[in-house]
Amino acid sequence: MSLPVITRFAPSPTGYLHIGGARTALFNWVYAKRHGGKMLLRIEDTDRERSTEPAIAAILAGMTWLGLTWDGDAVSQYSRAARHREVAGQLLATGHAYYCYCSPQELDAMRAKAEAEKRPIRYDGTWRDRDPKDAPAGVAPVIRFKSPQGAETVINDNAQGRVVFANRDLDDLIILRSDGNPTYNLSVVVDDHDMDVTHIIRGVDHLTNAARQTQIYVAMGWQVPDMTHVPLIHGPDGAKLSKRHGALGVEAYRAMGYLPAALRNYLARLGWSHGDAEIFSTEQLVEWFDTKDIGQSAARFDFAKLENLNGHYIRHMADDELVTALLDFLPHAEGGAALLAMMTDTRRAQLTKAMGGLKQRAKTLVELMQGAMFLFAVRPLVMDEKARQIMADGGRDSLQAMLKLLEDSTAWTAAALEADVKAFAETQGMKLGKLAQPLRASLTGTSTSPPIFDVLEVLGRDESFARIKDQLG
RNA sequence: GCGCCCUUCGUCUAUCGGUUAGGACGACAGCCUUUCACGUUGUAAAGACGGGUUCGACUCCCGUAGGGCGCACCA
Repeated sequence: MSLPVITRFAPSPTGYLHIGGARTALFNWVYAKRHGGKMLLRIEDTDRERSTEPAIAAILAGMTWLGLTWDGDAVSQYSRAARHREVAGQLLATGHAYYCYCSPQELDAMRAKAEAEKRPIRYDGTWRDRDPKDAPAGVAPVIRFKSPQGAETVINDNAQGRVVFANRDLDDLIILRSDGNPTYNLSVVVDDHDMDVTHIIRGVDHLTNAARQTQIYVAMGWQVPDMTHVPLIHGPDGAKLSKRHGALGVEAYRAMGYLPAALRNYLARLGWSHGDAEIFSTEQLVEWFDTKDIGQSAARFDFAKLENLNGHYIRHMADDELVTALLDFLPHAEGGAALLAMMTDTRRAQLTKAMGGLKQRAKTLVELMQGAMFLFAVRPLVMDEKARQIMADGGRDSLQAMLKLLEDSTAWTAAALEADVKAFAETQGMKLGKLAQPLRASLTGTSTSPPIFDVLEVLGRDESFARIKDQLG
């Protein structure tokens, strides 16, 4: 009976897709999926000064990486300017708008005066009821919306509840600039209406706009869409997202080694909840999502939790899938290109084999990459400090003896090697860990690397031993 | 300054008048263990403040404080 659900994500291409925008896109996407509807994508590029092509590309790429697909082609809002002008004309014709001949300078003065007198900063309605015949010559007018006076404008918001604005607090906003281009609030209403958008999900920073837009819908006799205003995401320090953390584009999260699925899961839990559910698939999210379960207070972005979640997703991914994910990640990682250049079928096989041990100790793809460095290590290796220490302490013989044992061993599995070496360590009166650790560190050069036996088995013992021998001289 | 919104462990949150206020991350401690991890067990940790309403408030109302958003010929 009800209309098919149509949501939209409408970013302005003045920068990358930041984390708040990504969550808004996620919610719109999930909501559409939940109701078997569509999510449209509209690029709000009416600000010709600040909109850029690279920004559009970054937004599309970010959404694609996150797996948030949109229906149909992305719509350029600017391309619809003629229709916006048409509607402005209708508003003019029906008495819901009027020409205003105030110059920008006059408006600045008006604002400054209001501020000085500590009055609300609003347009004073100078031209609201003035006869256009009084218009000063040579001034290109703007068109202002005639905001209804008296009474109030009510927003029934799924997340924010019933929000009431006194109409006197909403002044006559400009809907068409003096150069004939439409402004945001007009364009949004016209586009959402024309695109048959049924549900608007966006940040609370648009709440006041929602009131102004509602007035335009009413003036045009159009149905006001269902609205949900999502609380904002703050940086770890509680203030707004700064450049150092939250304000990063999603591509930065990609470069930090986060998985799209983990980021989706994390983002969903910021401002939305489903009982005690913490870790859930996107399918479950789609099944559970309801705008009524969105909270009202802003959330801080917590990298520690994202990292934990990401580690969980890495650990639970199949080895071959993880290898694919890692390979896809490499081009976006610092130093990743070099590794990619060294990739061979042999190394790929080794990588897959090592994945079981590697993924247990990696929280991000960056750490996974670092853990796999031993596969790319080139001689001469740098001797680990602990190994040096053990040798200095007189443990040199033990290390060499262990090496001999490994060479002589007929055991070919990590478990068998382990058993042999364990027995050996006891005869030496040394703790196995004390021997194994420096060997591993010398081989891998990292602290997040897998156990020595995994390393030996993956590399093939001959090669490993040769490397270790180089080190022990 | 004006308008709107928000306020439960350090962080994300559950609770929809009656709970020992629950979970997760993080922290700390124990166990597991050849290292690092993983896993596992446990501990500490919260209703901003002040008034109401009510037999009973985290939950409803008012105020205070703090925070956020908006107030462009930006979106």
